[in-house]
Amino acid sequence: METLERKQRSREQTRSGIVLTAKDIARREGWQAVSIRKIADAIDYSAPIVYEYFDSKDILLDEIRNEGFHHLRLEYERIKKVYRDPEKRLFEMSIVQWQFAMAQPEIYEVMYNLNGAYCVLPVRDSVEVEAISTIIREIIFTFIPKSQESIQKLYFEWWSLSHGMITLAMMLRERQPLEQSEQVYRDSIRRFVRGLR
Amino acid sequence: METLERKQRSREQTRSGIVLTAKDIARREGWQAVSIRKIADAIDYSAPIVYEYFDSKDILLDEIRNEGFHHLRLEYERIKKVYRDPEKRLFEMSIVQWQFAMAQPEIYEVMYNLNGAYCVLPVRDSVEVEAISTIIREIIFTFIPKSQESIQKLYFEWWSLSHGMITLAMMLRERQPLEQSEQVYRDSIRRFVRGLR
DNA sequence: AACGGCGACTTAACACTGTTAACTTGACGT
DNA sequence: ACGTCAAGTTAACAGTGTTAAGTCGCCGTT
Repeated sequence: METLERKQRSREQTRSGIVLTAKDIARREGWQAVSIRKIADAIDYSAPIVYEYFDSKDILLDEIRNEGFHHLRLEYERIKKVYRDPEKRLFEMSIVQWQFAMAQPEIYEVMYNLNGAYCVLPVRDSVEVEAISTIIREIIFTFIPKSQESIQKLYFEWWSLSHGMITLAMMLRERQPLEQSEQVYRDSIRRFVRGLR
Repeated sequence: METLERKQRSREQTRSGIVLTAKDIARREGWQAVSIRKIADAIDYSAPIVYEYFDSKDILLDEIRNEGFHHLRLEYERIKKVYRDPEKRLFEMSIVQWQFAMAQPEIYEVMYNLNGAYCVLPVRDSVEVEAISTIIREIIFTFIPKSQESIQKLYFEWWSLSHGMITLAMMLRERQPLEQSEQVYRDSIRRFVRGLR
């Protein structure tokens, strides 16, 4: 049975090798350059092997995307433990979102189907997105206990503000330095959070 | 020389036929389904003919994108003539942007490289985008004559808010009705505009 | 009237893409 | 030594962007 375990482990390794390679190509050449054959070459296999781990390219992209949302969710939960003040919590979570997008733009791109990354599977029915949604809405609720509908609106506002600034900052980064965009981001988020009470 | 004029006109017609067909396929099947051969088939030509009008698919997409920005710019200039109050102007321009994105989502997608639309050519060095930027910044300036840098920041804020809400509203439209998103959009824009004075 | 050239257009090709069926190859148990 | 089975490969299909080469008919010249 050792052999089986060894086989299992190697399966896990090649699987994560596929994911790692996909992200690596995306980071260096953009998502449009990510192809099954290129991934297979990089992990020293032929293309059909990739299909033994992911039924389609779409499912591979979906996994990477969910990995991204999962990472974000863990960060949010960490912040929730560290800080008690809801204002501080929401602010720190916003900052984490910015930092994540700047540190791993290719992941952020696949999460939102940006710049050549295209995943047909809808984002909406993902447990990770749902979990993130719940965390943020709970925080908003803790310091404005309004109706569910109002909370949803405020969540939508927060998400839009953050996502809009992140995508435009990336798009305009040649013309407007990222540090300046980040400053505006921090100010805007702070103002939004203040406005909640 | 009539023949030449006639040829010219027919050239213009096939050219716009290409653009029209590309947008039509994008609207119905998404940008990922737009291919040169499919366009050529639709206008009853073979694929290489398309290359006599557009040197590459990228340049075709760039033209459609600029067409979108141009349309938006004309709308902004129209609004500028109709209203004198800067608050009203900025609000109406925001509404136009929303309506444009909802009426022609495929154009909005190619303008921002969204959902499978991917154009390598950078958006930034487009005269249309520059013109729009100038219009909005001028309006912001007319009722807060601050430094160029502050104006740029406020412009970035406005653009982010609008773009973020539009993209997320489209993304979440199955889960959150567009009418509700539009209401939040209007409220947020109104609040932003009010906050300017 | 025959010929040359030219412009409009098509076919064929190249190197890719995602995806699947069919095949090879080598190790293991009987 | 033989059959089985899993791991992995090759080959193929239909499609992509893009370009070179070829066809075909018209028009002016000799």
